[in-house]
Amino acid sequence: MRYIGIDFETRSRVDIKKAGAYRYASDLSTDVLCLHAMDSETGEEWTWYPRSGEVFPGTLAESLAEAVLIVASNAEFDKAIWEFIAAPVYGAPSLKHEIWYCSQAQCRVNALPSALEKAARALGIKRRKDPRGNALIKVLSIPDPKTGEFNEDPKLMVEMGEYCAQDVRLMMQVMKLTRWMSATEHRDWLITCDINERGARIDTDLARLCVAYAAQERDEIAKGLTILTKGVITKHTQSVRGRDWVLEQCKHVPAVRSIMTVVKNNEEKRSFDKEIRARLLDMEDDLPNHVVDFIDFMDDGNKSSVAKFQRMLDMAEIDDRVRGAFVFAGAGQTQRFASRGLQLHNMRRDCWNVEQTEELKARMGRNHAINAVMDTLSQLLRPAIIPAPGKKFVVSDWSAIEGRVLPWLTGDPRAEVVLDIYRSGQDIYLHTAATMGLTDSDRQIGKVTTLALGYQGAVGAFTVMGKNYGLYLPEKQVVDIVQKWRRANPWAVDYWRNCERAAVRAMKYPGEYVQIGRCQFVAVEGLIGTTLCGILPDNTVIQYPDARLDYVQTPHGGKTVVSYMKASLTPKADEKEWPRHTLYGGLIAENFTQGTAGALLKHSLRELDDRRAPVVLHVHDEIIMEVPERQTKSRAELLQKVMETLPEWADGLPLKAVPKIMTRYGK
DNA sequence: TGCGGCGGCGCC
DNA sequence: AAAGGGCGCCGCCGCA
Repeated sequence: MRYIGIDFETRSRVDIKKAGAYRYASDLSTDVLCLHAMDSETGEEWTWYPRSGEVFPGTLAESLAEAVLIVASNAEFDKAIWEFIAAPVYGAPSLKHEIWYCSQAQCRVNALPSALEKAARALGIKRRKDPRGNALIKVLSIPDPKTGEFNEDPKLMVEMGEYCAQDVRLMMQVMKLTRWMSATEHRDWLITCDINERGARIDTDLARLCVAYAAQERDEIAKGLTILTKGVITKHTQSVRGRDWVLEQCKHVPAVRSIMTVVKNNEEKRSFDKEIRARLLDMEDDLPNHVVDFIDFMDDGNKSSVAKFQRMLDMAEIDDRVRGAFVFAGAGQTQRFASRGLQLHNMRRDCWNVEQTEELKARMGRNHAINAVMDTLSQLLRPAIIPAPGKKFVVSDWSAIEGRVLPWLTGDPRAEVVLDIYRSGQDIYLHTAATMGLTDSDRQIGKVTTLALGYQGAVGAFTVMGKNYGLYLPEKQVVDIVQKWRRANPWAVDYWRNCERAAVRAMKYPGEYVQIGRCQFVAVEGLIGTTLCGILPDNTVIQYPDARLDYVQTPHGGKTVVSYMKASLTPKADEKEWPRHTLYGGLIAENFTQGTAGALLKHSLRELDDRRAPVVLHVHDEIIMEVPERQTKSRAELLQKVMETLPEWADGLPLKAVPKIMTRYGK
C-alpha cells in the first residue's frame, strides 16, 4: 500500500510535556521548523523548511494526492500541526481525516512499545543513534532560557532536517517489520482521534481553588512534619525517608518491622504504603505518640492525586477543554485503551455529588476552611469534569462486564449456570456464596471471591482484593474458599488449563489455528521472531511477540511453557535482551477477557460514531457523551440500546447497561 | 541539571 | 506447582 511517511520538527514556548500535543499545536508561539517526507513506493524524499519562505514542494503534493495513507509516529501530533499550522499558515494541501495513520498505534497493536526508539530497539534494528538529536531540540525547539529568543541558525536548521529524515526512515523500517492495523483497527484509531479532538471540559474555577487549597494544606503538613521529626522529614512526599524514620523511631517495637516488611521479586523490602500505615495505626497503643501523629500527617498528605488539578489547568485550552487524553490500544497485552496526560482512567471513584461539590466550591470561593483537606479535594476530581453550558453528560457502564465475559468465552456448557444468573438479574455474589455453602449474610465473601478468583488467583489474590473491601479472613478459611470456588466452577479451572495447552500447541505447530472456547491461538513465524496471536471472537488480535517454547523444571518433573517479550517493561541500559514473561492459563484467560470487554467498548464506539453521538470520555466499561439538554432522553435511550445490543459475534452474552444523566462527572 | 529507577497512588 | 494483571502519573533519589 502506497503511503507517505512524514515527521515534523517544531518549536514553541509551550512545554509539550505539560500541556499536551493539542494545546501545544494550537498555541500561537508554535511553529514548524521543517517537514521531512518519504514516498514508500518511489523512495523519493523531501525536506521542507517553510520558515525560509519555501513553498510546499509540488511533487510531494502530487505524491500525497496519489497515496492511500500518510503515516507518522504519533500521527495525532503531526495531524494537529498540519491542520493548525502547516496548512493554514504555510499553504500545505489540506488532507482528509481518513488518510492519517499512526505507526505508534501500529506498534501497540503488535504489543510493542509505542515510542519509535524503543520499538526499534525491541525489534532489534541495529543503528547508530544520532547524538545530535536531543541537543538540536534543546537549541532550536525551545526558547533560550536566558534571552527568551528562539535560535534561528540556518546551519543548525539543516542539521535538524537531516535528523528528522533519519526518524522518518527508521519509522518506515518499523512499519515493514510489524503487522499493519486492520481496517477496523484503523477506524478505531480515527474514532479515538475524534474523541481526543472533542476533549473534556474542566471546571477551571474549581480546579484553581483546589490547587490553592492543596498548596496551603501541603505547607501545613510540611510544617507539622518538620517539627515532629526535627527536620529529618520536611514533606509528606518523602516516602523513603519517612519509612526509614519510622523504623528508627520504633526499633524497640519488633511488630513494626514485621508489618513493614514485604516480599517483592523474592526479595525482602520495607514499605510504608497506605495499607501498611493502616495496619500500624491498628496497633496505635504500642506506638510512640509522635509516630502516630507522623503517620496521620503522611496519610493526610498522600492523596497525590490532587496534583491532577494542576494538570487540568496546564492542559486546558482557551475553551477550558483538555484534549488528547486517550490512547488507542494503549495496553499492548489486551488492546484496551489507555489514558495519558491528564490520566482519566484512574480518578478516585468515591466522590462528591453535584450539591456537595457546589457547596464546597462556594465555601472555598469565600476562603472558608474545609475538613480533611486532601481527602476532600481528591473527591472533587471527577466532579471537576463538566459539560459545556446547555449540555449534560449521558453516562452508562456495563454491569460486571468481566464477570460475564469470562464464563461466556469458555463456551463451556457448565458455565451457562453462571450466565443464567446474570440473565435472570439475580445477585451473582449471593449465588457465589451459596455455591460454596455460605448464606446471604456472606455476600461480601461472595463478592470478593467472584472478583478475585476467576483468573487462577488464589489465597494471595483473595487477600489483596479482600483488603479493598475491608474483608480480613484467616488464611485457613481463604484456602478453603479457593478450593470450594474451584470445585463449584470447574469450567474456569478447565479453561485455564486448556488455554495454556492451546498456547503450547499453537507454538508447536505454527500456522495451525487452535480453538480454545470462543477464541483461537495461532503462531505466526517471521513476525517479530515468532508471534503467538490470540484471536478474540470479534477477530481482535492479541499478540505475544518473540514467543518461544521454554522447558521449566517443576517439583514433579518439568513442563513446556510459552514465554514472550514484554513491551511494557523497558530493559535497563546495560541489558541486551528485552524483559520476558511466561504465559500461564489464568493470565491468558484474563488477557482474553479484558480484550473482549475492550472489543465490546470499541464496537459501541463505532456504533455511536455512525450515529454522530458526541462521546467525550470512556473508562474501559463506561461511556460518557456530552449532549444538548433537550437531547438527553433520546441520547440516553440510544446509549443503552447500543451498549445492550449484541454484536453479531457475541451471541448469548448477557449485557446490561443502564444510563444516567449527570451535570458533573461522578461515580 | 537531566534522566531513569523506584515507591506510591488509584482505577478497571 | 503456583501465580492478579492491565494501565499512567507524581515525586524522590541516586547517578552521570
